[in-house]
Parts: sequence; C-alpha cells; structure tokens
Amino acid sequence: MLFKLAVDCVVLAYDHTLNQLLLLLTKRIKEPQVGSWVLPGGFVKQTEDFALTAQRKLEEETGVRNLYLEQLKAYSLSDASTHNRIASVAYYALIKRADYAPMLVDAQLSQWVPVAHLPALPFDHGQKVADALTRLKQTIRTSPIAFYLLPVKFSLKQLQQVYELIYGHSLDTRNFRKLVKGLPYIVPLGEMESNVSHRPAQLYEFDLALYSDSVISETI
Amino acid sequence: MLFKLAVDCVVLAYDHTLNQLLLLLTKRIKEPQVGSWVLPGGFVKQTEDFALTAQRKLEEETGVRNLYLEQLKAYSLSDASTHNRIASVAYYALIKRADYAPMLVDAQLSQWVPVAHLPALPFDHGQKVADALTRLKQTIRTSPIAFYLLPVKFSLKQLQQVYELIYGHSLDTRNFRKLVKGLPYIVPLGEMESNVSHRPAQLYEFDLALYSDSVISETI
DNA sequence: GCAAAAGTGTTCGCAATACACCCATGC
DNA sequence: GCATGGGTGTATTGCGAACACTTTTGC
Repeated sequence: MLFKLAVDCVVLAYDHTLNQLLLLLTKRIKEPQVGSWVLPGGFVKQTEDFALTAQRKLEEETGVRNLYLEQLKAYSLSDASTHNRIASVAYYALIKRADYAPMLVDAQLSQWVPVAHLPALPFDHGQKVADALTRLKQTIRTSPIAFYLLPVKFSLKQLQQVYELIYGHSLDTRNFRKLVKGLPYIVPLGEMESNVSHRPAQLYEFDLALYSDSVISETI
Repeated sequence: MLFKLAVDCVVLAYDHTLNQLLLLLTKRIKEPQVGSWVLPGGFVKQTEDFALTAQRKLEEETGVRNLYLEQLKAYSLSDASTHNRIASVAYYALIKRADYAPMLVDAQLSQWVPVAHLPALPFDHGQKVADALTRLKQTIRTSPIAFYLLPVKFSLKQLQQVYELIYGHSLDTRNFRKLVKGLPYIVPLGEMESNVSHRPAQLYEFDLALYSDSVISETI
C-alpha cells in the first residue's frame, strides 16, 4: 500500500492592532474543494524530509525564513477510496506579522483570519488547527516561543496580550510584569514607544544568549 | 513521490520485581538488519488508519487488548535511496506486564529490556524511544496513565515506583502518599498483600468513573 | 486639564518540601 | 526477636493570586 504524503502548516501570527492571533489560509486551486480556504501545504518531494517540505512551502507562501516550526503529528485521511491514499503530516509555525511578504494576500490567494473567528475548514484542517492551538498552549508554558510572534522590540503589554490570547484568559498585569522582570533574558532597551497618544511604553528585547545561559544554570 | 508507511511502537511495561520499566523489542526477520532487535511494527494496510495498524500489530505481538496508545509523531527515514521511500509513524503504548502473552518471548522472537540499559537500536528507533520517554514524562504529570502499567490491584509503593522510574528521580514517600490520599479516584480495597516477609501493604484500585467525575467538577 | 494607557508593592493562602520514627508480618 | 519494608504528621518556605492608585504623554 503506497501513500502520497502531504504536509499541512498551521501558520500563526500576532496582530497587535487587532489584538488577535491570526491564521494563514490559502485558496485551493485544485480539486477537490477548489476555491475553498485551507491550510497552506503541499506534497513531500523526492529528496525532502517533512520538515524541509514545510519550510519550503512556507517560504514560498510567506517569504518568511525566521520562524518557529514544530511537527504536530501525522493524520490519516479518512478518504481511502482511491488506489493511492494520502496521509498528511501537520506542522505548526509561528511568524512575525511584519516579516510576512503580502504578495499572495494582495493577489487574493491567501488571507489572515483571526483564530477567534475561524470559518469551518474542509478536510481535517479544523482538527489540525485545534491540535496546534492545544500544543501551543502547552509549549508556551515551558518555552519562550512568544517572541517568534512579536516584533524584535516589543512592550510588556504586547507580550502579555500574546500570552492572554494563547491561554484564552486574562492575566493580572502586576503579577505578569513582576514575573517578567525576574527573567534575565527579557532586557529593557533604553527606547520608548513613540507617536502614541498616551504614556509611551518601554521597549524590550528577547536575548537568546542570556536565555540559553539561564537554562544551563538551572540544569546544574 | 510515493511512500510506504510503517508504524513503529514503543511498548512499555513495568516489572515490579525488577523495579524497572521494560521496553519490548522484536527480532527482525527481513533485510535490512535481519536478526537485530528493533521496535515492533509493520506497514499500514489498505483500509487502516495508523492507530489501527498499531493496535493490530500490538495485538499480534503481545496479545494485549487493553492498553494505552498514543501517537508520537511521524519520522522521515533518512534512507531515501530507493524509488519508494519509507516514512514511519511512531506510537507509544503502555501495557500491564501480566497481560502480556509470552509466546513470542518463548520463541526468542521478542524480549523485554530495561529502559535503563538499552542497547543501541538500528534505524532511528533509539530516537523514537527517547521521544516516547520524554512524552511519557510530560503526559504522566497531567493524566492518570500510570495505571496502564500497574496491575489492577496495586500498592502505593508500586505506584510511587512507577512515578519515580518515569521521572528519573526519587520522591518523598510521605508527601507522595499524602497527595494520593487526596485523590478520590484512587480507592483502597479492604485487601492486603499476602506472602510477603514483612508488613503487608494495603491494595488500591484506580476508579475511572470517579476520575471522570473529578475532572468534570474541576472544569465547572 | 482630561483622556488613555503605562507602570508600580504588599498581603494572603495554599501547595510543595523537608524530615524521623513506630508497625505488622515471615522466618 | 530480628529483619524487612509499610505506614504516619508537622513545620517551613516559596509561589501564585488578589488588589488600587500614580505617572506620563497627546490632544
């Protein structure tokens, strides 16, 4: 029994003006389900492993190279009617909104939709998105991946909002800031927000080297 | 590009006399690597989804029907030399040692090895075992799956040992027992251990219905 | 000066940790 | 009676949760 192997990507970004997590969808250009909005993805090629397929597809569709990419799991498509069945491996990716090259959105071949108001998706793509969000919730508790969604320079408010969106509930601002200030790898830049009609926020940066150090010292 | 799809199973059991987690290995009967010890598994058949393949293989090889089975992830085999490549989906399973029908062990076609002293495994099977143990560590923190490894009636000492083996470090007995006694779904039977040359231990049972109740009441 | 969001400390309760001795059985 | 593992309670500490006001900017 032989399979075609597809890779599907749940690509998430954070829009701080909307204060929403966004999911990237593309328009199908082949049967079945031509014209409907689905997860970006494609078939695994000769020399690729899955992760490479996912990376290639994402670079084609978003122009983004610096991203967080992690495999979710494999799904067997229920549609076992044909001779060559299709199986798919789902990945989820976190990208910075600003890095996204919008050529495909302009051509109406892709769009961002808020995960809070997802349309029904064909195939098992709805399930994959749900699984990705569950995984993200778990992973963000133990791993500093929020920074893949945020601009390089961000305010603590933005950081908090990302956590609130992913957890699905609000956090206490004072407790959150207390916690963050205890982390050596989230470093305040001298810089402030500008052009806001209220008190400007201090900007911060995630320092990967300091994070690695802190992980090592915990392990010892 | 077409693939053959294999399923590999990391099957774990607990032996309380050895106080070890055991991994099930089978002897390969085909090239490549004939005669070496590998994870049990097989190819996905026409009408099956992966989980079904895993279940079928496990029943063939262990005779066990009541088990915990969860997908780990998909692996692309690096050996991309041939025309039809092989991809594999790994599962991990927890079974009760006593349920295992030992016909294959007797025939020297399979064996149990302590996970603490694993031999090097061919292909990427070593990686799969490592990934399974990592996943198990995470899952056991939030989900009562230790009971799939234990006999129906078990002592608190046995339960503690399972947690210690999976976590990889020892736990404080008094604190552990205090915690367990606070759980409504771990119920003491009147019964005691027998034929032990020391004070016999109280036996306990995991009550799934009570567990479900407690999960629901937490959610409300 | 007013609207709007940034920023800041203290208290409380609970859960995790550390720790040492008596008990019941088989031989 | 002794060897072996079963079984028990208390005190301390650290961490997460709750909570309200002042500050800085643009207009």
